[in-house]
Amino acid sequence: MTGNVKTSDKAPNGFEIIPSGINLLNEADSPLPMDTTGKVEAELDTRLDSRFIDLRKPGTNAIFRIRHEVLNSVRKYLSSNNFIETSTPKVVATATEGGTSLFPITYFTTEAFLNQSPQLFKQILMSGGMDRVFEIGPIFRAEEHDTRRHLNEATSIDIESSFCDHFDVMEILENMISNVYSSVKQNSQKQLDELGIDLEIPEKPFLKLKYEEAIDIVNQNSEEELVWGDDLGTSAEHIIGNDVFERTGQSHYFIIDWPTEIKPFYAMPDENNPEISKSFDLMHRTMELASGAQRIHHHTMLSERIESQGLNPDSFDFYLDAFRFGMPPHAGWGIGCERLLMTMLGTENIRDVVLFPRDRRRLSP
RNA sequence: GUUCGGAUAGUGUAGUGGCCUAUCAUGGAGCCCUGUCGAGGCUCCGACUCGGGUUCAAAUCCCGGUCCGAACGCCA
Repeated sequence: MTGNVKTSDKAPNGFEIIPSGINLLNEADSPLPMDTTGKVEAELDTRLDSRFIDLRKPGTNAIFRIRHEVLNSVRKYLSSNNFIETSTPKVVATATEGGTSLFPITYFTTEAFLNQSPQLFKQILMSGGMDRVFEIGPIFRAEEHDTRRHLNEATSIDIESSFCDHFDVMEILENMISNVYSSVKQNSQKQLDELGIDLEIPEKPFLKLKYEEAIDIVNQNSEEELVWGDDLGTSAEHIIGNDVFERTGQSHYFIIDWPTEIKPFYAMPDENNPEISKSFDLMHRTMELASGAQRIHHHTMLSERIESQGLNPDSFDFYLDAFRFGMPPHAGWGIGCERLLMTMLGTENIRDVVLFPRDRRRLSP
C-alpha cells in the first residue's frame, strides 16, 4: 500500500495511512487455520500445525524475539568472559553417557547415532588447550517421555573450562542467568509487555542446597521416604522448589554434593569423601534447568568409572585418549535453552518456546 | 511406559438417551450503518473422530481403533 501517513487520535496506533494505491502481492486462502487477532484462542496442537499463522500473533512472535535476545546475550556474556564458541558433531559413533536412549541413524554402511550432548567433545577440547569453550546446539534424546517440559530435540547451552572447579563454573552460570534476565528486561521490554510479563531478575548468589538437605526437605514435607542415594523425582523437585521459594522468595537454586553413583561417570568424586561428587544441578522452582560438575581428569580413574557404570571403556577410546597426554583439571555445565526460556516467560508448555518442536508424537512441520 | 481425562463447523465451545432439521462466539458471504472500534445491526453458510454394538430411538450408553491433554516414570 502506498499513501500518506498521518497522525490521528482516533486510529488505534495513533497514525493511519491515507492510501493512494494498493498493490495485491499475493492472495490468502480462506478461512485461516486459526484466529490471529486474539479473539478466539487456539489449542497448542492447532497452533503448532499452523505455526506460520500462529507466529503472526504478537504474543507468539514476542517469544521468539526474546529467545533471540537470550541467545544473543549468552553469546556476548560468554565471549566477553573468554569463552570461544565451538561446534562439535551431532552424528556420533557411540553413546555419550550411556544413560539416555539415542536415535540410531544409518551412516553410509554403518550405524551411527544422533548425539545426546556435546559433553565428551568439549572435554577433549580441554586437552587441546582450548581452555574455555562454549557451544549452543541441538541435542537429541530418544526417551519416550511425555510431559510439558521434555523435547526429543532440544537446544543445549554448554560450557567447559580448564583450571576450574564446580564452584567456579556455578558462579559463571548464575552470572550468566542474571545477565540474560537483565538483557531481556533491557532489550526486549516491548515483547515482555506484549506477553504481560514483569520480569524479576534472580538474586545472586543462588542458594546452594546440599543433596542431603534436599532429601530431608522432601521427607519432612511429604509422604515420601527418600534415602541417601535415591534420585529426586518430579514431585520431590516440586516440594524442594516450593520450600526454597517460601524461605527465600527466589526461584533459582543449586543442589550440590550429589552421590557419585547417581551422577555420570565423568563427575569428579570429592577427595575427602568419594561417595559424594563435585557436581551440581541448577534448579528452577518448577524443574531442573542445568547440571554440571568438576570432571575427572585422570585417565585411570575415568576408565574405572566408565567400567563401574557398566559401560565398555573400549568404545570410549576416542575420548579416553585425550586424557593420556596432559589433561588439565576442568569443569563445565549444560543448560537447556528451552527450559531457561520457559521458566523465564512462565509458559505452560516447553513447546511454546520452540518454533517447530520435536516430541514423541510430532515430527512435522 | 503407567494412571486418569478428552475428541462437536476453519477456530474456540454448549449439549449426559427422544425437546438436536445441535448452542454461543469467532470466521466466511451479503446488505445496512459508521471517523475508530475486538466498531455496530440484520440475513445466510458451516460440525457430532473412525469402526462395531445396545436401544423403538445415540452427539449422548458400551467395546475397539486413531488422535489429543494431564500427572507420574525417564530426563535437561
